[in-house]
Amino acid sequence: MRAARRPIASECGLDAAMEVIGGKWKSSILWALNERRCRFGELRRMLPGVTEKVLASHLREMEADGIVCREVFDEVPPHVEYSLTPLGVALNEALAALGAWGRDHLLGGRDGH
Amino acid sequence: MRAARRPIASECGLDAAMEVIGGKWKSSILWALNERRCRFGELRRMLPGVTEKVLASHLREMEADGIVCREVFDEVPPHVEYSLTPLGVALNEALAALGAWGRDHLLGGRDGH
DNA sequence: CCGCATCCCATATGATACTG
DNA sequence: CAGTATCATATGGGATGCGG
Repeated sequence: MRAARRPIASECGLDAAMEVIGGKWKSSILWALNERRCRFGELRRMLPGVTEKVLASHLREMEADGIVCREVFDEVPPHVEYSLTPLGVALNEALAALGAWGRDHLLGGRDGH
Repeated sequence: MRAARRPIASECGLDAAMEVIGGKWKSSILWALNERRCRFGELRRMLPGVTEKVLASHLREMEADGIVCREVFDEVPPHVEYSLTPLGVALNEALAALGAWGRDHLLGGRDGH
């Protein structure tokens, strides 16, 4: 069984996963949220180049996919925090192998994650 | 050091890997070639829905990325075979974790890889 | 058989401005 | 602070037809 989420078309687990992380900034968002929960503005500053529209759009999709949790604090000024769900944490662990491959074979010892 | 390939913009290993597998059919091509080398027409039949243009385009990119090997047999009629390089095999192994995540958490016990 | 060339469109992303 | 609205653009991908 799976968490509530938008429909997945693929029959292959890998394709299904690619649907979920298919978005220019999604893997970066996962990485940013992996260590600690963040507010919207923090995320924006951690991802140089992302626009508010795209960031909000990606976060909504990731929430629908059940990998990100959005918590609203009813205060003035507004306060929203994003964090990974257990599903998101598991996804990050699965992505670690891919990140290691890229670092070792593509960046070739350059700095970076 | 890394194999000859097109320039990678990312500084992060994960983003770099996402560049390489960023293409609608690339993970499927990897999967198809994982077991055995294939001819162009075979690949096309194994990936229902892909067009010749896109398949050829993806294969050229993957060749430039050093994950796919293209061998031309100078015969009539033409004969070309595609196979994974050691780099491609390693990539597939890294993708296995992602595929398992998708199968377990997205497909939820449905059939599929 | 393999694949390129051309045209076209849907979608993802970006820039900018505005709001509760 | 945390978005939404609107407009503009780039890119990927699909349809079709031709060529070595």
